[in-house]
Amino acid sequence: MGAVKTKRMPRAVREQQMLDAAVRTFGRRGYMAASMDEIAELAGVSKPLVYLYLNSKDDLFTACIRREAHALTEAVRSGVRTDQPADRQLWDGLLAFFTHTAENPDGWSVLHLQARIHGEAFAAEVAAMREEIVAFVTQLIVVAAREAHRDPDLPEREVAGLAEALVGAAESLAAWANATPGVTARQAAATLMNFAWAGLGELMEGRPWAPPAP
Amino acid sequence: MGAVKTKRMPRAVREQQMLDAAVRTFGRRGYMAASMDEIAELAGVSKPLVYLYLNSKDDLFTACIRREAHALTEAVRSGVRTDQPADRQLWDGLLAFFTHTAENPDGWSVLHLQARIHGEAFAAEVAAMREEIVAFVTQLIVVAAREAHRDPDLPEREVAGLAEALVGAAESLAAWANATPGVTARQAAATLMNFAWAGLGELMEGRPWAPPAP
Amino acid sequence: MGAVKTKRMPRAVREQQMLDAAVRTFGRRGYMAASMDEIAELAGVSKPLVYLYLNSKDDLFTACIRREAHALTEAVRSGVRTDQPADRQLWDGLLAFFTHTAENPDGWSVLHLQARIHGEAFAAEVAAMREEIVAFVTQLIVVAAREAHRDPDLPEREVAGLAEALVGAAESLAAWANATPGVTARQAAATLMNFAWAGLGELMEGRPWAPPAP
Amino acid sequence: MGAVKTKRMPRAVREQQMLDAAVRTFGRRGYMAASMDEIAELAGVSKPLVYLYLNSKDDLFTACIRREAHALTEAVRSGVRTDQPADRQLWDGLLAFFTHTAENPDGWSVLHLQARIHGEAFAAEVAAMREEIVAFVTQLIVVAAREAHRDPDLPEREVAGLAEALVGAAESLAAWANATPGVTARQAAATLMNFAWAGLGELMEGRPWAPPAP
DNA sequence: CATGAATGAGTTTTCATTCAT
DNA sequence: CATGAATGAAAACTCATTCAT
Repeated sequence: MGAVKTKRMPRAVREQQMLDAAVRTFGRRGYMAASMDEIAELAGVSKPLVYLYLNSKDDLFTACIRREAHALTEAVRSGVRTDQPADRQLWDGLLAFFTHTAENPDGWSVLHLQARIHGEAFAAEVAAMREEIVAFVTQLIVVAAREAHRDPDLPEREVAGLAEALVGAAESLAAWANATPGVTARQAAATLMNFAWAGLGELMEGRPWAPPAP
Repeated sequence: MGAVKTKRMPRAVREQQMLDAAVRTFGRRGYMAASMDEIAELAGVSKPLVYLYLNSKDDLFTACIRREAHALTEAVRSGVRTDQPADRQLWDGLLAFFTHTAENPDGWSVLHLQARIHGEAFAAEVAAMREEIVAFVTQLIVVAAREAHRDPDLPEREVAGLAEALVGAAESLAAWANATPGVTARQAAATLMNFAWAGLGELMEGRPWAPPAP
Repeated sequence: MGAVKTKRMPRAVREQQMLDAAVRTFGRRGYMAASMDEIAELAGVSKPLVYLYLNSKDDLFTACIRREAHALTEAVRSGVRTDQPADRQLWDGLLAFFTHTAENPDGWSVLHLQARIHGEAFAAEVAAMREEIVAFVTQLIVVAAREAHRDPDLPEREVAGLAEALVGAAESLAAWANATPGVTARQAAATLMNFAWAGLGELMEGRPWAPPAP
Repeated sequence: MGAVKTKRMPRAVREQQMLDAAVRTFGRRGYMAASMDEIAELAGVSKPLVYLYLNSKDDLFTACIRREAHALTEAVRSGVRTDQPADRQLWDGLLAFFTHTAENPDGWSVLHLQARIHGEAFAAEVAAMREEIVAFVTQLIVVAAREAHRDPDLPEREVAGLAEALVGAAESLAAWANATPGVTARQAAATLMNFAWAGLGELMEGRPWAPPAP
């Protein structure tokens, strides 16, 4: 006689189900093409409940970005041990990064593709996370320079550019690895490590490539 | 004093105006959020005329992608002289690339961000252009290895990964340079050149960075 | 005294209201000239609700055709008793037909005029109903021939043509009766019955077919 | 050096070309679905010229109706000789009618299907033609009654109904004959003549009306 | 006369969002 | 809490119609 339908679940659990559904939908369809109807159905709840808990499509998207950004930084952070030498830290961080993005392609799509193209507000959320990672890499570069017994005389903007390039390369490689069958997180990390570390190494030793006169 | 509404223009001119408006709108709002109304208004024409000339939102977007992709590859191509050594070619190409993307941020947004996430058809248009560039870079790496008197014995996937990382880093740096006031195309190119060339140089000399045992 | 906006009705009721409005609008304006706006307003609901329940203009039109076709065949079917002689069956059928079309002029317009000229799919829906009626009439003609102790040696195409003419005459008379004030369903049925059963020739000779007492 | 393009044709000729194109387009697509673009292109002229000569879509449609109605009545009129007996006149008229509608299916579609469902004004144009034909048939019935030495004591409305039924049957049979391969105008006329003149009753008794030798 | 250029007004359709129960 | 009922606002797209040349 009793319908088996509604398992009364605590709010926190329901919210996670909704976010799971939202991340998946936003990641695959894109922000605009994702409909609240689809998200609610995928989450197994009614639409008004989504609004009750998450308030609006914007807020829901923001919540997705925050959760996924937190999960990604947490994955990288917990993959790195700060008592290690700089190259080992970079390697561990890259490995954790590529592993996490490979395991959460929808979340990565939300962060890398969707969030950046739908208004300043969303982009800012991601930018915050990105800056955290760039700061981490920047510091690694400085430490590496010190470890190489070099004066940290690299100009600040130069270091920032290098970190930016490294993170950008990582992001592109993550997309490439996700899309290319047979490329593992480990291989992607090794490729980038080769590219980056050896290049930086040259720099550290004082032989930067010199651009020709304009 | 200035004519507010310039009327009765030849079709070719109007089409370019429409494409200008469309690139700007698509680049800033994204494909889905861009409305044909807004594009038409920005172009200074009525919606029906946009449809008469460009046929549909899809076709309009495709036309934007084609025009911008052509302009970008043309800019890079005409900036490079193939009778130069590999490092010079890469430098010239990067400079042309960063210069063009800095001068056409909306076009770059269309190619880099928007076109990739709205259906296979659009992504394919961009992928064709990107592959052209990746192939160019890949070949440069091989030539550089030869110029360095090294056997071109780098495994193919390794080279592909390196080229991908380089192009990805360039793409990210372009966005960074566009978003960071005071960073010139020349500086972005120099940063990446340092990063890439020195790193590859190390590789060429046979001392790649070795990942630790898992 | 009358509620102007009756709200929150169960779906089944609302759907019938929408179909009522749609039949009326399609019947009077035609399929293409009928706008979903007008239908929604006439039904007293918003357009999105019409789409939520009926899906599209096509589907809405199909639903109208089905409902009206079903209602008409049901009216004729329940007006005829198959244990009666052929002439009585024809009379009863015609009476039911003219009565129903007189009471539902818009539905009749949808079936007779609109549905036939807007694509194979719609026409097929009506053709199915029409063929059912033509088959019924065809069979009546054959039975009548047998009852008159005649060999049923009329060639098949001849009978098909006769049935077609009879049904066509009925359809036209229905429109005529609807458009001519003072013509009752009974009169229309009697006219056609005379025409069909006795023939003009018989009429001339003074032996018209006489309808049974009501 | 001179373009062969524009043959200066007299206005009357151009107008007929436009009407030809319009009848064909209206007949096949329907009034609303027919676009002025398509008509102009089919006529081989520019759209503004259509407006210059025919003024508007409404007026163009009205002109089509008038031309086709005139052609049809003229065909019937010239097929009948009023010095013949009534049955011969009816036969000749039916034959002319079925022949003309078979040879001008688009025109017949305009009159029979399209004009009736797009507003009172158009329907009235057709109604005028139809009444002319109904009047002709009505008179034939009266004459036939007289020829049969019967008092013309049929009530007026009865006669009107009979004529209406006869015309309606003819219209339906025309559509049926157009849609059924292998049915000739002559066969359609014979079927209706049998039906109308002899009646089903007569048929049953074995004395069908016989068409005169061609 | 003839036409390429141009548009106002409307069409179907979708979606985020809100109540009443 | 949970949900079926309901909508305002806007999107893509079309078409009859008009000028300037």
